[in-house]
Amino acid sequence: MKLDKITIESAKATGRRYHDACGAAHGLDLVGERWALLVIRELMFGPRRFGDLKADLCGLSANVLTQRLEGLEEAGIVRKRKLPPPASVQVYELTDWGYEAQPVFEVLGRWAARSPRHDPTLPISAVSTMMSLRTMFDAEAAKGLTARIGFVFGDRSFVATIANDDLTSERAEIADCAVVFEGEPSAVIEYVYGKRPLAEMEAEGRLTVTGDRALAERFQTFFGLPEKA
Amino acid sequence: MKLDKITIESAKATGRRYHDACGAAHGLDLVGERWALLVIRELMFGPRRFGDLKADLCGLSANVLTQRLEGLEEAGIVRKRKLPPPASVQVYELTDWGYEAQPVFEVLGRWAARSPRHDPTLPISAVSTMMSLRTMFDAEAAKGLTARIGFVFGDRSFVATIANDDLTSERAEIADCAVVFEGEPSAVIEYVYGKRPLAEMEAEGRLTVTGDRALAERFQTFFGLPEKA
DNA sequence: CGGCATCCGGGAAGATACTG
DNA sequence: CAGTATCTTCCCGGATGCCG
Repeated sequence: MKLDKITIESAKATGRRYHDACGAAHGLDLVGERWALLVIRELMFGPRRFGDLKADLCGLSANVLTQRLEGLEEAGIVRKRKLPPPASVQVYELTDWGYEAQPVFEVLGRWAARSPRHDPTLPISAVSTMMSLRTMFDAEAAKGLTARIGFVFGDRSFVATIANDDLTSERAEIADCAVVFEGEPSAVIEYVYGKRPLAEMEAEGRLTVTGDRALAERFQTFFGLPEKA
Repeated sequence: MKLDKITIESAKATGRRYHDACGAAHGLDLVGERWALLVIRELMFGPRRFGDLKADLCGLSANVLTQRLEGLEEAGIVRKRKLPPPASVQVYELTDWGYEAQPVFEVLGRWAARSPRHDPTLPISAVSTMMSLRTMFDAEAAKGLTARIGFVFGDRSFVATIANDDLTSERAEIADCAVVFEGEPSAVIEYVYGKRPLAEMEAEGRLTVTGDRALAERFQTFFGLPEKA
C-alpha cells in the first residue's frame, strides 16, 4: 500500500555510516552494527549454518541475523556457499579477508578483559572459548612444550596445538591428542581461568579428561586473565 | 501521561548488552555503541574539551556526545577533569586503561584499510591522521633513521618521533624537529598515502614544509596502505 | 559558548508468528 | 531448518532551549 520504498532505498544508500577516512571508523562502518562482529566470531573456526549461528548467539533474532549476513556478504566479509551433495546444505563462511579479522578479537578481547565489569561467568560459546585460549595463551608458561590438546563440546570438536612457543587451534576431529577435555565450554573456562582443581570439576561431572593427566593439570597454568584496570 | 519511567530505568539497567563472557563481546558492551570508539579515538592524544570533540566528530550531535561521555566515564574509560586556574576549563581525558585501547585502533584500522570500500579521500581529523601514521609505519622503509617530525594543524601541533625502527607520536609543541609539515590533516594524508609529489602540494598551497627537504620527500615512503582484499 | 535536558521523526533492533 | 513478515520498542540524530 504505502510506497515508502524510496525512503528505504535512500536510507540504505546513505546507511548511517561515519563519513570518515580513518581506518578504524571504516572498520565500524563494516562491523560496527550490533551483532555483526559476533557473527564473524562464530565463523572464525569455519563455515556454519544459519541455525547454528542463531543457537550460539543467544539473544540474536532470526531477522537481524539475516540482515547481518546480508550486510557482511555485501561488504565482502562473508560468503554464502552451498555444500556439495549429499550434504547440499547452505552454509556461511568468511572470505580470506574475513579471517584476517582475527587480531581484532584478540586485541579487543585482551583490552576488555581488564574491564572492572568483565564477568567470565556469563555463558560462552564453543568458538569464544577456543578463541579465548588463542588470546590468553602465555608462551612463557608453556615454553618449549609441543602437544596437541583436544576439546569436545557436544558434537563439535577442536584441537589446540602448542608448538614453537605458540598456540594455534582449529576445528578438527580428535586425533593424536595428548589430552582431551570434554564438557561444556563454560566448564573449560572455569577450569582454565578459575584455576579450579581438575579433580573437583571432574567430580562434579562438568569436565571429563582423557590422556596425559599431568599435562591436563598443567594446562591451566598456560593461561591467565590480565589484572583488572 | 504514561508513567513509563520504570521501563526506562530497567532498560538502562539491562542496557542492551550481549550476555556473553567472550572478551570481544564485552568490549562491544563497553565501546560498541555508535560513536563511542571514535570519541575514544579523539582522546587518544590527550584531554579535549566538549566542543573540540564535537567539532572533530562530524555528524555527532551534542546530546549523543553527552550520553557517550557519561557511559564511557561510568565504564572507567574516560575521566572528567577540571583544568586548574586560570584555565578552569572542563576537559575529558582517558584513564590509563582507556589509553590501552590504542592497539584496537591499529588492528581494526589495518584490517579495515583492506576493505574494497575504504575511501581515504573522505574527511579526516588531526588525531586520526596522526594515529594513521602510527598504524601504517613501515619500520623497514625507515630502518636506522632517527628524527623528530612536526605537524601543525591550525592551532594544534603534534610531533612524531622515529627512532629504534619505531614511530611514536604525541601532542606537543614543535621543537627540535628536522621537518615540519603544516596544512590540513587531509593534505598530509594525501601526501603520505596518495604519493603525490611534495612540490605539487606545496604549489597548490595545501601543504607547507620547513626544514630538511630531503627527509620530507623521503617521509612518504615510510608508509603504505595495504592492498585491497 | 560550553554543557546538558527535552521533544520529535525515522529507522534499527527485538520478539513473535508465519511460510516453504 | 532457513528464513520472511509484522509489530513494538528503543536508539540515533536534529532542533530547540535553558543555564552558568
